[in-house]
Amino acid sequence: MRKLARATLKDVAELSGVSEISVSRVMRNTPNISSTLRKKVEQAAATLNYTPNRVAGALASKSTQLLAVIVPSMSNSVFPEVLDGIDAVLSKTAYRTVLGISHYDEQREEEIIQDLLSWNPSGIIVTGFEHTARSLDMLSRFPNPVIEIMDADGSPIDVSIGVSHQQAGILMADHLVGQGYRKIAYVGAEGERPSRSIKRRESFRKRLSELAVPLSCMQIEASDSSVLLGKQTCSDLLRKYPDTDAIYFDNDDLVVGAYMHCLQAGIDIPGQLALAGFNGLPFMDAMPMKITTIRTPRLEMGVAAAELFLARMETEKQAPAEGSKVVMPLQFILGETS
Amino acid sequence: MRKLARATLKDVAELSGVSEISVSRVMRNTPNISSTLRKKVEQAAATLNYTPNRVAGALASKSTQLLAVIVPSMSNSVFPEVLDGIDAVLSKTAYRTVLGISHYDEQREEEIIQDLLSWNPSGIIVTGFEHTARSLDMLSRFPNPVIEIMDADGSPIDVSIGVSHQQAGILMADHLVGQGYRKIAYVGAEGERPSRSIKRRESFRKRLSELAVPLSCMQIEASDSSVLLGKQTCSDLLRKYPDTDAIYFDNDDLVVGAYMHCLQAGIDIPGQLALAGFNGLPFMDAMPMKITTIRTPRLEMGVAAAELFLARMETEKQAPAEGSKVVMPLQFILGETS
DNA sequence: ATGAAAGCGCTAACAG
DNA sequence: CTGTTAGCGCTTTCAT
Repeated sequence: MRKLARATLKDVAELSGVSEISVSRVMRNTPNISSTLRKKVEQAAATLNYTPNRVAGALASKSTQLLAVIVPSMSNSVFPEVLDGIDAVLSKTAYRTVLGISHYDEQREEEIIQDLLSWNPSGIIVTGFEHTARSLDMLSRFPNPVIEIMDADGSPIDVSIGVSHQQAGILMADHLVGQGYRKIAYVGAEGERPSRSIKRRESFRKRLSELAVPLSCMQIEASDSSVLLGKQTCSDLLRKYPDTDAIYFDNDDLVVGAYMHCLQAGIDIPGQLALAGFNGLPFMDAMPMKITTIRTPRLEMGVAAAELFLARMETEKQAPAEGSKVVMPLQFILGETS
Repeated sequence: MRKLARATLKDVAELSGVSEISVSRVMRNTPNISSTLRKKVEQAAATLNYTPNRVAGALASKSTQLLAVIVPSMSNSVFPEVLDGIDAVLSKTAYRTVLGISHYDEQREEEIIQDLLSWNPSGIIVTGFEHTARSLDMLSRFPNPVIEIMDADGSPIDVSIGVSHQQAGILMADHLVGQGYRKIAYVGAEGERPSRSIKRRESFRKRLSELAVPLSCMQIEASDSSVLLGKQTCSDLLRKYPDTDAIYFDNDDLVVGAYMHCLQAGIDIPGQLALAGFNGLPFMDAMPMKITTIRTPRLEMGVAAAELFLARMETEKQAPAEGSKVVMPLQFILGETS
C-alpha cells in the first residue's frame, strides 16, 4: 500500500475552491455554515481522505483536549477500574487519556508530571495527595484542572475526589473489636509505599489503642500485593504468632490468599481466625464464604473525576470551585469471616 | 498561587541573550554546543521555569513521540498487564502512551483509531487482527509502525506480536482427551466478542472432533468474564448437563469461579469433574489446588511490542521489516484439576 | 558553534 | 455566512 503524505486543510481548500478557514469551520462543525459550503468541503475532504491534524489544531487553539492521568500501578485492579471509569466518560467526547504509571514512586511521578505537562494537557488527574515539592509546585502552577483522586484525607491542590482511608481504618477497628477479637494483626504489602495504606493502617492502629486492644502484630511485605502473597504471609504470620485471632489485610487480594491458606490448612473461619480486607474487589463475591471488607467506589471515582473535569472545561456548567473536595462513601461489607 | 503564562523559547532567548534556535538546541541536547552557551541558557531556563511545549515541537518536527495503544478491556487483567509492559519500556524514553479502550467493539475501535491517528502518533498498537474495513484502510495508510498484538493467527497489516490461540485450543483438547475425559464442555463469556476466544474455542472443538470426542456442550455467557460468572455458569452447566466430566473455560477468572463452586458444592476434582482455564493469571498459583491452564506472556508481549516500536524509531538498529510476525510461546501448565 | 529565515497545519480575531 | 491576516511555539534548512 502506497503511503502518501497526508492531506492538509490547504489541499481540501484548493480542491473545493473555498478558503482554509471555511474548511476548518466545517470540520469543527462551527455554527452558521451554509449547506452548500458544507457539501463542497465534505466531498473534497472525503476524496482526499482528509483527517485534521490535531497537533496543529492544538497549537493554534492552545487547547489539546488531552487529559493526563497518572496512576501508581496496573497490577492492583483498582487502577484499571478507575481508568475504565475515566474512559467511559471521555469516550463520548473528543478528549483522550495520556497515561503515566508511577509505580508508587514520588520521584518517578515527578518526572511523569513534568513530561505530561509539557504536552499542555487540558487537565491532569493524579493519585493521592502526596507528591514531591517540585511536583506540587508544577501542579499548582498548572493553569488547567488538577484532580487528585482516591483519597480524602488531605488538602487538594485544586480539587479532589476520593474516600477517607482513615475512616476505613476506624470502621474496621471498631468492627473487629466489637466482634470480640483481641489479638488483631495487620498485613500490608509493597513495602507500604502507598500512602493511603499507611493512613488506613495508622488510623486502624490508633483506634485499636483507643479501644484498649492494641495491635498485636503487623507484617509489611516488600513485594506487590497479590493473592499468592496473602496466602504466604498468612501462613507465616500464624506460625510466628499462633494466638492471632483476626487479621486485617491492606487489600482484598491478600485476604483472598489468606482465605485460601486457611481452606488448605483446615483453619476454621471465623472461629479460629477472623479475616478482613479492603476494596471490595470483584472476585470477593465468588468466594465460598463472604469475606468482610470495605468497598471503595473505583469506577465511580473515575467517572466522577472525568465528569468534574468536563464540567470545568465547559464554562456553561457551574463547575466545582478550586479547593473543593469530594468525599465518596465507603461501604462496609459484613462477611462471614469476622 | 498566581498562574502566569508559561515561558516560551523566546523568553529564554531574550533573557539569556542568545537566539531561539540556540535555546532549542540546548534543550534538545543537540551535539556541538559550547559550554558557555549551555550555561547561559540553562540558567535562564531555570529562572523562568521554562518547560518546552511539546505540541509546538511536535508540529515543527512532525514527530509527536506519542504511541497510541488500543486495548479491548480493562476488566480482564490481561490488558493492564500488557499496558504495564509497554509502559515499562517507554518510561525510559520520551515516548508517551495515549490510551483507547474499545470494549470489544470493532466499530468503537474504528472511531478510536481515527481519533488517535489525528494526533499523528509515532506508532500505534492495536489488539488482534480483526478490524473493520475502514480501520484496516486507515491503519495501512498510516506511515508509522502499526503493531497488532495478542494474536498470531492472521496476517499483520505491518507487524504483529502474539500467541497462537488455535494452538492453545488444540493443546487443551489433546490434553483433556489424553486424560480420558469424554464429556467435555466449553464455557465462554462476553457474548464471545473477542475473536481470539472464538479461535481457541473453534480449534478446540475441531480437534475434539478429530479425536472422536465431540464437544459435549458449550455455554457462552453474555456478561463480562469474571470469577463470579464462572461460579454461576459452572453451577448452571452441571445442573443442565450432569454427566459433564470436564470443562474448558475461556479465561482463568471463570475457572477459578468454577473451582469455588466445586469447593462449596463438594464436587470432587478432578475425580468427578476436570477443570481447565486460559491465561495463567496471577491468582492461579494461590489456589488450594493447582489449576490446569495455558499461560500467555502478557507482560512480555507488551514489552516486546514497545521494544519493536522503539527499534523501528531508531534507524540505526535493524528493525523487523513490514509483514513480520512474532509468535510468542504458550506455556501449558499441568495442574491437579485435570 | 551559532544565527536568520521560513514554515509545520491549524485557528483566533477581525473584517466584510 | 465567508474570507484575510497573523500568529501558536517550536524546528528545519541554510548560512556564516
